[in-house]
Amino acid sequence: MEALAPTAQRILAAARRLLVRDGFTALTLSAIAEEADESKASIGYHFGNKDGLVAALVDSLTHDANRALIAECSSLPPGPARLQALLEGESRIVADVSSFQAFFEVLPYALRDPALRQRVAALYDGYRETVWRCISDADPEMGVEPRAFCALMIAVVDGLAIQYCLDPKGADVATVIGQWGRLVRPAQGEPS
Amino acid sequence: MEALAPTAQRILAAARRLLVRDGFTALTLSAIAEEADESKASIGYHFGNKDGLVAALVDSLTHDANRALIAECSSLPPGPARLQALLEGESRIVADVSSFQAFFEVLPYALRDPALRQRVAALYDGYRETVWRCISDADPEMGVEPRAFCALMIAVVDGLAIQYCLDPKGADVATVIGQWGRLVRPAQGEPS
DNA sequence: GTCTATAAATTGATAGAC
DNA sequence: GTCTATCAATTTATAGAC
Repeated sequence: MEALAPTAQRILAAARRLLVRDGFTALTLSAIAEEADESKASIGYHFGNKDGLVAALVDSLTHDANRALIAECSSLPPGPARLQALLEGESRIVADVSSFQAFFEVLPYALRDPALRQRVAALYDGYRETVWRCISDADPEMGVEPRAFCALMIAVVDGLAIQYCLDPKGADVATVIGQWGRLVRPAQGEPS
Repeated sequence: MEALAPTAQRILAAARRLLVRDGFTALTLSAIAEEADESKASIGYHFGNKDGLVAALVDSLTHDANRALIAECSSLPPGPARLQALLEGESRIVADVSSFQAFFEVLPYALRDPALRQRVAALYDGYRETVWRCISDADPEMGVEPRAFCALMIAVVDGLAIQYCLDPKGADVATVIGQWGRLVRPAQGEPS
């Protein structure tokens, strides 16, 4: 990612700004070239074609999201306090509208391209492991049930983000996460 | 919706098939006209322009989704059995990949258009009320806490659908919903 | 209401100079 | 590596006959 040529990085950053601001359909070679202050031909040179650029863009977006989540909770000592920190981190992530908008903008494209879908699926595996590390004190293999629990944890974040993007004022994220925490906390003693 | 002219209905149905099969970018006037066996000019006549068609398409998609959810649970008597039916219905909804793909295909577009976003947000209000009717025996006003609970219920479905679309074999929907049910059931006595 | 024909703009891609 | 210039293909939209 950071191994890219400086020009390629500028192009990628411009594409990302464009995606957040104007959506996937606005992601044309002309628009990207203008936003990046480079030529259209440069895009072809660095990424092969448009699909190559989009693939790199998806990678960049999803990688950043994962890194943010990891940073959010892995810096705290294990235990109930860490779970609390995880919940608060989730609240913040849900409220980061522009990041989620970019993700939702790119999701249908990723679902349709087999290679991209696999990469994003692998990323979600990473999410689940991150959550697992936030929850379990030890670091054993993640069984079927814990895996399902982590999937649930992430589903709440993504699903709530949809409702929050649709209506930031109507979706009471703090209250919802609060309820979610009350449901989850007692179940943490016996993570069956 | 059903007040549309027959030709307009055919065009809309064709657009929907096209969206599910080939994605939003494949939704061109030429492709729609061919799929619907009508002329491109007809689309302009019935929907004004492409944006008008997309708006009608979003309405059609979201309306159907809501109706499916209502039918799923409102036909059962209230009580714990109804909650169980709701959970099973949610499992089925998550596993309906093509419907969710169409929804995710259209979501970024709906988030960007203020009028559309408002309409989809209103639809989610309807979802929450539907879930509330499935849960509460009586039919009082829905307070802040119940509203948050219903939001959580729906978030689980949407978020789990993302993981299931990404990797149908890796996402163990039954196990996740099972855990979700175990978390939710005890909390149903005191729906604070 | 529905069509054919066409306008006008934009798209992704690349050849070739530097 | 980067650019200008240009390509064929496709896009949305509409004029005008029926």
